[in-house]
Order: sequence, then structure tokens, then C-alpha cells
Amino acid sequence: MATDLKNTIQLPKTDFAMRANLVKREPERIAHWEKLDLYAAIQKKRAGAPAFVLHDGPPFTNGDVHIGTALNKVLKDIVNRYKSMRGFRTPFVPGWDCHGLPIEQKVTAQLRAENKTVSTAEMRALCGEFSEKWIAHQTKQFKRVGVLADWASEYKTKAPAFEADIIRTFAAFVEKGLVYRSKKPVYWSIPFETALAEAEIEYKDHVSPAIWVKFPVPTGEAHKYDLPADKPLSVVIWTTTPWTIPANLAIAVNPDVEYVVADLGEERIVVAELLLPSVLAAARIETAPVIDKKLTGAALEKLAPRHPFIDRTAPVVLADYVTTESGTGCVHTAPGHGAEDYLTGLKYSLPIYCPVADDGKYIDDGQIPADLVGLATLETVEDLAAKRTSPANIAVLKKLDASGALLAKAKYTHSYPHCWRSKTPIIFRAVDQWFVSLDNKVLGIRLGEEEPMTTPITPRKEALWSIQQVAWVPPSGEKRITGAVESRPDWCISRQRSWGVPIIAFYDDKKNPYLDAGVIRAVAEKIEKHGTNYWYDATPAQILEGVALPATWPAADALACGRDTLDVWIDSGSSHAAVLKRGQGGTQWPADLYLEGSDQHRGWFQSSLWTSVAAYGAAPYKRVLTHGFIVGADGKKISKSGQYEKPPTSDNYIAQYGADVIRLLFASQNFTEDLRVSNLDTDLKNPASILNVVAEAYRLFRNTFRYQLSNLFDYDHARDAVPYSKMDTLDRWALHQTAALIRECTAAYDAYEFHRVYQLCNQFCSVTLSAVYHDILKDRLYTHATNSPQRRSSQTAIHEIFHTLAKLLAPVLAFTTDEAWSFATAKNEYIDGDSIHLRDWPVAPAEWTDATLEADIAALLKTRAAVTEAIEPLRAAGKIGKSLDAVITLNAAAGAPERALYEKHRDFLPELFIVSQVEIADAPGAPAIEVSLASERGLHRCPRCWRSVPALHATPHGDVCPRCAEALQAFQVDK
RNA sequence: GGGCUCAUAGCUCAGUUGGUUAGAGCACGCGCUUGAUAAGCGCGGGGUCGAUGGUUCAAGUCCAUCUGGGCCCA
Repeated sequence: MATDLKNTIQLPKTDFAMRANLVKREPERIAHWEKLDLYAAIQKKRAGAPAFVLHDGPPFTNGDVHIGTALNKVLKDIVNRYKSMRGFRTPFVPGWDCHGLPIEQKVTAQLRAENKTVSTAEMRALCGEFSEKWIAHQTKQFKRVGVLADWASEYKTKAPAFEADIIRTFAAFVEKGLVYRSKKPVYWSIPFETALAEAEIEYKDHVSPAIWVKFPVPTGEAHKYDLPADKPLSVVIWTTTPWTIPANLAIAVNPDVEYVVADLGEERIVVAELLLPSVLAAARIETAPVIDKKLTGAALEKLAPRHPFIDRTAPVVLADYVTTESGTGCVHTAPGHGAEDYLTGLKYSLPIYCPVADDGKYIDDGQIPADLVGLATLETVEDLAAKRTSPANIAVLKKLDASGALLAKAKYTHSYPHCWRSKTPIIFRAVDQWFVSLDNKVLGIRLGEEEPMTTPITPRKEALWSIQQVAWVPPSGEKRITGAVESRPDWCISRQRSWGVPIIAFYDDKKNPYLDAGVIRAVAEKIEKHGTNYWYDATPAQILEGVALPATWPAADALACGRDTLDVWIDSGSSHAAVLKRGQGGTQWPADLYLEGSDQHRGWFQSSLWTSVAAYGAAPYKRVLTHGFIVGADGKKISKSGQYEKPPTSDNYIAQYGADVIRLLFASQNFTEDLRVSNLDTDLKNPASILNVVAEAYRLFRNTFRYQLSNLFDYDHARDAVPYSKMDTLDRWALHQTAALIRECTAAYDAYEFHRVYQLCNQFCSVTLSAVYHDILKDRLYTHATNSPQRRSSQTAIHEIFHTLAKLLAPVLAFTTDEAWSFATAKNEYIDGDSIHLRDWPVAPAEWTDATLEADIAALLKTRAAVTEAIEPLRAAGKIGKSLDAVITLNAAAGAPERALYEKHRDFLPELFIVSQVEIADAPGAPAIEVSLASERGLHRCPRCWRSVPALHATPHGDVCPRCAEALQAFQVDK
């Protein structure tokens, strides 16, 4: 009997599985998309539509896709999918950053391990292969997280055409007269014998020998400055780099600081007054010295103490950066070995002296003492492991000690720049480099103005102007890049290495450089044709054959090709020219959007800005969006957060959760700040871990789709749809909520606030649908006659809501929404090659919005909450299980506003409350809501719909309620 | 050390121009249901809004300092 009745109920039915099994299903969907060529299909659909160009910042091609890299690409994918559904043509050309030291270093290490030496061209080929291998890996990994892109049009910075464009970017700098050659201290990696970019430096603690060194003041000098001369007098400096003492050319003091001449008994020293106690402490002098004289730093200018062991003076110079925070207030100055020292050296016309060779060892220049020549200035990896300081430091210490100049020494731990790859400390070393001046005034051309500007402007000012034309999201990004652009020194663009794009400069036999924009452009043409190795394989005469040389140049056969390469930031910074300007893959310049991590303010956003401003007089982007970094559950950077057994690669997370859960995670948090991710191994079993909570939210969405699909099993939209005007109240309310959801989600997507989409959809599914709408609907859908208008009305609404919700979530849940879509469309509407990603963004018909209805139901839902609360004590007492076993009495005085509301929706209330009966009464003094048991009210429970009614009707299926009897009749007819 | 930035329940987010007992979802606890069932429903506990000081009749919301985190720089 019961079984019989159950067969007359329209229970939900679908093949859309409750269990996601994403790890298995997603790769199948990727295969499906590739078979469809979904990317091409989307482009075809939007051909001719206004373009929205998100220009991809190229990831570096030397390892697996990290979860942070996945974040970046997924955010781009979400944007592209959304914009495309909104009707834009969204060409997305992915890029790869191929050149650079890390790859060269790995290849070099490999060659060393194999004990091989190769030519530059061979080395470059190996680096190219290395890069290519990782491009293949990363492509797979990006596809696995669901990134949809024009992989066939991808750009690689190592492609000859791209390299030619990098060279042309360089030509633009040369053309503007911004490129100059200068000796300047640069970060120098000793193991790699190369200058390093700022981005290639990392700061780590380093234990240095701190030394206090006496620079003796000759008696004559002392007299000139009216300093006591009856005892030895010296100026004491403090340094943590003893190896730079041989390069000392001056001592800097702050003109405004008070200095003292202190009598130590046997001798006198000059130091800053405030630092005297610390100097005495370092020298272990306990007796208080006599202060013979006080004077400001300015009074010491040009005093000429002697170098402690080299026959020259170390004149006192003035510098504002000298502080009394540490040291002696007298700063050892070596213009060839420090940025500030260099500037001071220029100011006082000191030589930019650097007696250290490329390998970091002292050279024999006639000044360096013979016992120092050939000693290494800074520590090797082995030295660091053994915790010993460098040979040069030791030797200098010995020399100072022998000459009696060493006042004190100590170990000093401080943050010191290290080469990011070799992990060894770097040195500052003055070498010849190419620079781009950012402060030369040149005539620029501003975008939209055909004539060159008549007032010369510096690239820096031009860049700052361009920044203001761009929309920065979040707005703080503008401050950040402005700060970076304002404070950046001239751009050192040359590197001494192999795996990069060569600087097209020539040198005569006296090493004089020759640089010309026309020549560079001509060579770029040849490189575009022959590849960059042409520069390394061909002779200068071949390279310059057919190229018109400037009159001042020697003949081609008297020239040699330079071996410097360009800073890799010029590579990626040229992508807008190499890709967008050429319309690669249907793109266009400028980009509508750049979207990268916030570290790129000083990186790609900036390098792209400089190249674009130099060449085109404007930024290459209209809008720049930045995201934060992935951090651990404790908010600390992922490398320092918890224990990771597995590397935090995109693949490892996907293997555990599936791509859609990872995508949902990225969308669930405000990405302009840091994103927290639980530790893959340690948090896996914690139900409250961030990823598990997101996985739970994923299940909510999936189940929502499943409920909707399963209840549409017998619904044919063309046949069964109910027009809005004839729809049931509750269904119209659901559509009102859906319209609001569309509005709010669209606004959130437009503001790039995906976490709001997540929150909105989450609450819509759990509160609006699951707890209210879907729960109430079960009765209609299951028990009403198949074709009852109310059932069809609800199905129509569900159909609409499914379409809407699936589309709203499609940019994020790219896999699951498309999977659900295939189940929805398979029966009636499925067209071969369909995909939710080919559909248009949902638009709510105006009629869906009904403020009066919304207000009514909102009020009734409050009553509903009170009703469920009132039922709860009965449930706790074991008197009631299902709410359908309850009869509710609502007490409201005639004339009270709620009374009118109750009356208005009287018939609908049992359904809304999911109870068997609702009575409206006015019993003075009674509670607003009274609950009684249906059984005690003489009602009979219908075995089919479980509602209690006054009387049951006999049918061939047994006794049921009148409504079910009617439904069964229809059921019989259908059968 | 400097620039930018963040800090609201266990987690992720809301909290309009300062104004009643600070909200939501999830998680957690307890029940119900067994016709969304490796599902669904209800009820409940949980926050000195990072800390301190200040402005104000009134501060999560404004100001200052500090603490902790992140990115970038030194």
C-alpha cells in the first residue's frame, strides 16, 4: 500500500551526481572543451563585439605552477569568463617569461655537474629547452585549473619576433637619448659575475666583522684645524665590510652633528659626541676620557687623515645621511662600493675606485698591498656553511691590527643583501653599465597628440602623468606605483650573462661603446629573421652588412659585438608592444586590464609603464587590478606557515579538492588582501579548515543545482512554462529574490569583488532556497498533480532560477556549472556544442521585481520563524516530529496590520509554514502564536502528502486527502 | 628602518555620511526528518569589533600611539 502510494509521487530524478568526484570529472570536461574548441567558439560568438582585453603577465618558466600563480590565472579566467558572458569579445593571449638568471643558473649547475663547458649559443639553446619544458608543464597545470585561453597564440619572450620587439624597445630608449654608460656601483653577484637587478636581491641576516678603525691625522693637519697635536690623533670610523677599507677614499661626517676630540690617555680620537660611549665600550675603555674639544661636523670638512695602511689621504666630506644611530658618526666612504658613497664621491670629485675584479678578488693596481692581491672579498657558500668570514676581511683585520689602527672589533649580525639564487652575500662594485636616465628632459609624444610636446619633459614626469590616467584597483595601488616611480633610481638595464636579449652595442678595440637607434632597429630586423643566436654566431661585419652606420663610427670590421644582455624586466615590460600593438590573438593596445600580484607595482606594472611611456607616451593599460598573496591559515606567508609535506603547487591542491573548489576558494576571499589557505596536509582532517569549509560551500551549490535539476525531470520549458502573470505567489517571490541576486552579483563582478558573489550566492542557496523556497516546494512538486498549475509554476521558477544561478556562478565554478548545464539542457534544449560559457549573462525581467510582494513575504517569514520557534518545545517534549503534524493559530486583533497580512495570504500560510492548518483568531490575552497537534484537532493524516486534513477520500490507492485524490486521478489518466 | 596595506564570532564576509541589546553563511552543540538521504529542516551556544589613549552626549565606525601579519624598498 505505502509502496503503491509512493509510486504515485513525483520524486526528484536526475543523473547529475550528488558526489562531485571533481578529480575524475574535471579532466573529462577539459577534454570535452578541447573537443568543442570552447575558446574559439566563445571568440566566434563575440566576434565584432566590443573587446575587453586582459593582458596576461607572463609567469616565469622554471617550475611547477604554485598555488599563488594559480590564484592569479584563475582570477584572470573569472574576469574573462564574466566579461565574455556580458557580451564582450575577450581575447586572452597567455604569456611566458623565458629569459633570466634562475634558468641560466639551473642549466649552468647541470652543466657543471656533468663537467661540461659549452659556447654561449649552446648555453642559450639549453636554456631555451629548459624554458620550453616548463611551458609545457605549466600549460597543462593552468588548463587543469580551468584556465581558458588562446594557447595557440601564446607569447614567449624568447621567440625571435618577441626578442626583436624587446630590442626595439631598447631602440626607443636610445632614440630619446636616455641611454648612457657609466661606472656605478651595482649589486654584484660574485658566483655569477654579474650585476643583479633589485628584484634579484634578497635580504638575509649576515654575521659581519664590525671594526672601529683609526685614521691618523697628521700633525700639520691637526694644527690647521686647531686640534690638539701633542698626542697621536685619529678619526675613528666604523664599518661592517673590512674588505672595503683598501678602497676607502674619504670619511663622511654629518655637518650638523656634534663631534668631540676625546683624550684616551695615550692618544686622542675624533667621534660623534653621542656615540663616544658606545665606541669606548667597544674598545673596552673604562676610564672616562677628557673631552678636549667639541665641534660640528661642518668644521671638519676637508681635514685629511691618512689611510691606515695605504699611502694616501682620506679627506673628511660632509653628508646628510650620516646619523648617530650606530658606528662613530664618521662614515668610511668608498665611492666604488656603495650607493651613497658613490654620490658623495661625485660631489667631491673623488675617483669611483674599485680595486675588485669580476670574481670578487682584489686586483693588482699598484695601490693594493701585495699581500691582499687575489684575496676574495666576500664569503662563498662554503665559507658561510663553515661560518667563517672572507679571506679579505681576515687579511684586512690583520693589517689594521699590525699598523695599530684597529681600535676595536666585534661580530655584527645585520640584514645584508644576498644574491637570490646563490644565497651568497653580494658586493657593491662599480662597473661599466648601461643606464636609462629617467630624469633627462626629452620631447615626448602624448597619446592622442600627433605633434611632439613642445616642452621637454622627463620620463619620470611623463610616467607620473600616465599613472593618473589609469584606474587602480584597489585605489591604494596608485600610491604604491607612484612611490615606486618617484623613488626609483636610473634604470640599470645591462646584465653580464647569456640567457637574455643582447644589448645591441658595439665596441672598438679601446672598448669605446657605439650605440645608435637606427643600427639597433636594423639589427632587430635581422634577429627577428634569424633568431637571437645570430648576434652570438655572426661576425660584426655580417651583422652590420647593409646597415648604414653613423658617420662617427669606425668600419664594421673594426668593431666587436657587446656581450651584455638586457634586464629581463625589459622583456616582460615589452609585452604590450610585442603582443597588444601587433594585435596578437585579436588583442589590442592599450589593455583594458592588467591583473597581477601587488608585488608587480615595482615589477611588471612599472617596467611596462616605462617602456610604454618612452615609446608611446602613455600607460599600456586602462585599469590595473592587484591581488594579495596566499598565506597560511595563521596569516603568515605560506613558506613559514605550518608544516608542508607536499609542495604548495596548484596540482597538489587540485589532486585533493578539485579545481572548482580551489577556484571557489579564490573567489571566497577578498583578494585585494592576502588570501588564507589551509595547510594541505595538516588541515585536511579539520572540518573547520578553510579549504574544507569552502568544499562544504561547494557541496551546497552542487546540491542546489541537483535539487533543481532533479525536480525538472518532467518539465519541458517550451510546453510547461507558466507565464509570470499566472505564477504562484511564492514563485513570484522567489523570482523577486533572484532578480535581486542578479543585480547584486553583477555589481559585485563589475567591481571585481568576487567574494561578494560568493557570499550572496551562498546565502541565496542556503537561506532563500534551501531553508525556505525549496523546502516549501517539495510538497507541490512531489504530491501535486503532474500538470497542476501550481506545480508547473514552481517548475518554471526553478527553471529560471537554475539558469540564473548557474550563470552567475559560471565564471567561478567553471566546471560544475557547465556539467550541471549539460544535464539541464540534454533533454530539451541541448544543442551539440553547447556550454554555459557560451551563454549570455542573466537579465531579470522588470516584472520579477515586486516590492510589495517582497515586503509581505518578508513579514510573513518573520512569523514563520516565530512559528518554528513555537513548535520547538513540542518537538523537544517528543510530542511532534514533522512540522506538518502541527496546527497553528495566529492571534491578531481585527484591524492590526498583521491581521490584514494574514487574511491576505490566508490560503498560502499552511504551505509557507509547512504545517497542516493555520487558523487566524483573535483570542484576547492568548499568545500571538499557538501550536496544537493535528491529531488532537480531529484531523486525519493523508498517507500520501502527510498533511492532516478534516477528512480523507477513498481511492483505489487507499484513503487520501482530497487534493491527493485529485492528483491520483490525473495520475491514473497519465498511466 | 622607510612606503603601502590589513586586523569584526573557530572560518569567510556585512556593517551606509559615528547613533538603539554588532549581523550573515559556514563550522560547532542539541533535536527533527528519512519522499534532496554520504542529503534536508529547526533550535541553540559563541564576539570587551587586535591593544591603549583621545575627540564626542554617543565610536567597530574619527584621531594618535602601540602590537601582530602581508607586499615592496633600505
